[in-house]
Amino acid sequence: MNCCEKQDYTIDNEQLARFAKAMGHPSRIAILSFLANLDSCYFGDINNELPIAKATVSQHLKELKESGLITGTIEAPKVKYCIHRENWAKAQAYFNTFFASLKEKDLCCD
Amino acid sequence: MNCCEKQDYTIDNEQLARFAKAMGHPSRIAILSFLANLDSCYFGDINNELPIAKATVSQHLKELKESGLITGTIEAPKVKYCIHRENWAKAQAYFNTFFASLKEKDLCCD
DNA sequence: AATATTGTTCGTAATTTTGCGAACAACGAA
DNA sequence: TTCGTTGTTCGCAAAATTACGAACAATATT
Repeated sequence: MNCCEKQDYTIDNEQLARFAKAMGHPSRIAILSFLANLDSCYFGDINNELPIAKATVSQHLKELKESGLITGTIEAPKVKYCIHRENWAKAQAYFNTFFASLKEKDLCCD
Repeated sequence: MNCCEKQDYTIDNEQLARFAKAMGHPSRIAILSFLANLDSCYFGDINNELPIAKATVSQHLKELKESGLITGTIEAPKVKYCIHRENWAKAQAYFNTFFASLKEKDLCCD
């Protein structure tokens, strides 16, 4: 599926939970913000931005990669991390659809 | 702040991470979907919907309450759970703002 | 008052997450 | 080839998460 095809954004609850879980830590939100703002994309700069050990940063990056929200590429001797734009859009649509599904009127709770 | 006032949705990364963390489990997504769709709002019905022990359901509901996404009210002998609409909207705005913050052009990654 | 219904809390176990330093690997530069 | 730079992986420890059954509490009903 290329970026121009119409996409089916039927929510997959498991996938939504995986995206959410990946975002469920302040350091990982900070990393994603950093990358989304294009401040830089190299490990070293990400590492400098965070008050934690580089082994831990590397671990968080690995989790974000596995969630699909970012990619990692070797550009020797550095490693370049980028937002995975297609999955980013997918996550955005998932969350948006999820939140928008709240019904207006509620006999039970209103 | 009532529901009609303009709200400041400056993203608080810690809060965004807390919302995300609360959503980071399939059972909790299922619970939120169930409540958002207003299928019912009582513990018993939520419990019936999920293939896990009631003690575990109760625990997940507690976490969702602590995240602010839902409320819990005793309606003896039942307990009624509802989406916390104000915080729900806040979470929706946080996620949306977060995803929308991705810059279009990227000298580093494109 | 005794009993049934509805959920929460407790105690426990297994697994996962988070974090760190040290060791290691890969590559470029001298 | 040797050295320095850049990140990853390993091994470990501490803490948090997930899950369950049993016990408990609160209220309604009989």
